[in-house]
Amino acid sequence: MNSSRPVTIKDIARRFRCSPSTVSRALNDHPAINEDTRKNIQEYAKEVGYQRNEVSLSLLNKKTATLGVVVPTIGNYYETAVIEGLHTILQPLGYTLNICVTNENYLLEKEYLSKLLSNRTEGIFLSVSQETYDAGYYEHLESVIQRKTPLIFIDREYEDFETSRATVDDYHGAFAAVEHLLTIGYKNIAHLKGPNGLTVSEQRFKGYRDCLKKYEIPIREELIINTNFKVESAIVPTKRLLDLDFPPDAIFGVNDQVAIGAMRVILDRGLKIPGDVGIVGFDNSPISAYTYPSLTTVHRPGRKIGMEASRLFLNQLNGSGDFVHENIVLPTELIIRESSLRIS
Amino acid sequence: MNSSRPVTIKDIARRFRCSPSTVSRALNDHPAINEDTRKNIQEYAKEVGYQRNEVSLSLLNKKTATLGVVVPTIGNYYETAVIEGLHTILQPLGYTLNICVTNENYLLEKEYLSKLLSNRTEGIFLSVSQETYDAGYYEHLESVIQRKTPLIFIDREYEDFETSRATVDDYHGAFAAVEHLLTIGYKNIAHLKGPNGLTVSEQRFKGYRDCLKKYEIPIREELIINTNFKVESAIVPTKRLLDLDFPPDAIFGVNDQVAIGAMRVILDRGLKIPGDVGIVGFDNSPISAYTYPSLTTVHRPGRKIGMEASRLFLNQLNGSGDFVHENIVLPTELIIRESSLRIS
DNA sequence: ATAATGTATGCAAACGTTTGAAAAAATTTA
DNA sequence: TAAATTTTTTCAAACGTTTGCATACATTAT
Repeated sequence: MNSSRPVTIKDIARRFRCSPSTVSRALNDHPAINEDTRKNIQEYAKEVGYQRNEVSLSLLNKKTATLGVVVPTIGNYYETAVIEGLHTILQPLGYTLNICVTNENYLLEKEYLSKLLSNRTEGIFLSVSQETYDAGYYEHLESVIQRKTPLIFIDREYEDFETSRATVDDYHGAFAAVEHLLTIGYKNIAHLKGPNGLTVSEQRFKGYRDCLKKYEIPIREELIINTNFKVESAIVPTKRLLDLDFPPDAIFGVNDQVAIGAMRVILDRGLKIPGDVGIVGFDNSPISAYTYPSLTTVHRPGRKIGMEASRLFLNQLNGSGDFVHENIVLPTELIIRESSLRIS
Repeated sequence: MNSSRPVTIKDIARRFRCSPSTVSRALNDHPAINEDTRKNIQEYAKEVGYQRNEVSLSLLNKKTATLGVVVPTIGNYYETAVIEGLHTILQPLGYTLNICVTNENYLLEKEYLSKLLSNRTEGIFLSVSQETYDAGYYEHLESVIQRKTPLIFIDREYEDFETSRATVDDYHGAFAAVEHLLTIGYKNIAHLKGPNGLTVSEQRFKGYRDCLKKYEIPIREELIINTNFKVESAIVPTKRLLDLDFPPDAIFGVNDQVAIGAMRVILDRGLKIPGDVGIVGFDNSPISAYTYPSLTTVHRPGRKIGMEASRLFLNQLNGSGDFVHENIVLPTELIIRESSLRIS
């Protein structure tokens, strides 16, 4: 053992031959404490580096001022932005964010939730893992509900689960992206889709599909290929698209990463962007403005999602009696850049 | 108030008209408990969703199984990789990582450290914020030292501070990058530098400078311009470089972001990469392999850093008596891609 | 001098759990 | 049937802090 026991209130009390109550009051500037006593105790406390044991306080007050943020990944710009948004609102209110990364793994998600509850976290922001979603697991959420711990879904959600949600309007974002490509003259639009089952993937896919429908363009199944959101995962699918007898003249990527991967393959084939193939991504990640060519994309307000989710949490906290379930859907914004600007 | 009080051991004890001790032992499969009693209690506990209050246990055992990870940002690939590495080692050992993002802000860093100590965190991984570093603050670390909480520096460090560190050999990475450019035939190499004062910036700069010295190339001050690591911050500096009477024929960026920003400006001017200007970045972020042209870069083993830092922490924990201070420096690797391959 | 006030401090309980030691209950042995 | 043994349960303290209430002491008013 190498860690010296932290100084406690009792230690200080012994030193001054007074009771712990007095020390506690002195440290908290209680008015009923003699000015000299207060000063002496405070000085001594500082000198020996006393630090209040918040664990004991948490136990006493049943308040931990800690919130869990459970997300599948933190590698991408979007998640980071969400966390920043949460932080912006909640940090000033004294909350500590406990960020848990599930790596798209159900078991880890379950374990984190259980741990957060055991640690008496006062609220949980959850973006469910892909595995959880795929398998339709929800039992691990029951205990959160049972304990009436505020639970806010961010981004990914269960369609039929009774909680508050803050999500982005992926559907209309995708719709607008595809519509943009169509109105500018692209006719054969492929979609590099996200993993099946995830709300984000499916909503964007639906936006793509419905937009084509609206413009009475038949959907060619061979133009829709899955990816896993990562840049590498776009390479083979894009090659397959270009090798088709009737290759697409535009590609809508489920996110910027995938779009950037696609661009790379297209340029390698000697094709021009946007001349031969138009590209649109999704996210408006910082890099998208500086790729070559710069990437047309759909802005996804991560920071705002974080801030709205915070608001939902605070509403639940202050809500009288039963929870008020709100469902916030933030709009997206099409950012038009070079990759979709056909020189006509 | 809307949160129903969680079920406690006392509640269960009341229900079974037995003492809390019995319940506690029953739940923990203590051998001295009657088989039936154990079964009944465990069943009931499950039924009512009992969850052990870890806060009280933390207080009792003076163990929280929580570690703080204090980093300036989490937006970039590197930090994410480090966290993943920490996670890989420490999660299986039962530790929870409390990730704190300082946004390069000293006050926030200070507050986080104080909070972590108050919450009796058992160890802290710290990458100091830029502000902290610039101003040379260190008082906020004193209390960590005083409390003998294991403190591991990751990445950024104080030169003269007595703790364990896991860092990347930025110096030789930069040196190798510049040497590569020189041996391939580039003569006028500019450097888009990181913010002053940060170890990362300065080490890479030193690598750049010393390599030029070795090859007896005079250092031109006008070829060294500061950025803030972000892609946007490379735009104006690169323009300035290209506008020089004797513009550089290669640019070494302090990281991939900056290099990508530079590439964009260069391509916009109608110059060829790597024909007219060679580019090397730093980090080997996933995107760097798929930019156009793909980016030569220096691999920075973030995951490994996280794993090594974990090891350092565990060593300190188990270390007898005084701390053992270790200083791990991991090597980098030059990844040669298109942006520096001059067609000769 | 005594009562009434004001000031400063201490006591004890509480938060939820574990655990060594003691006690009680049940069983076996003599 | 009593003693010895085994099994099962309870007691009490501990972790560090806060806080309502009681208490002690000093001061002022009557």
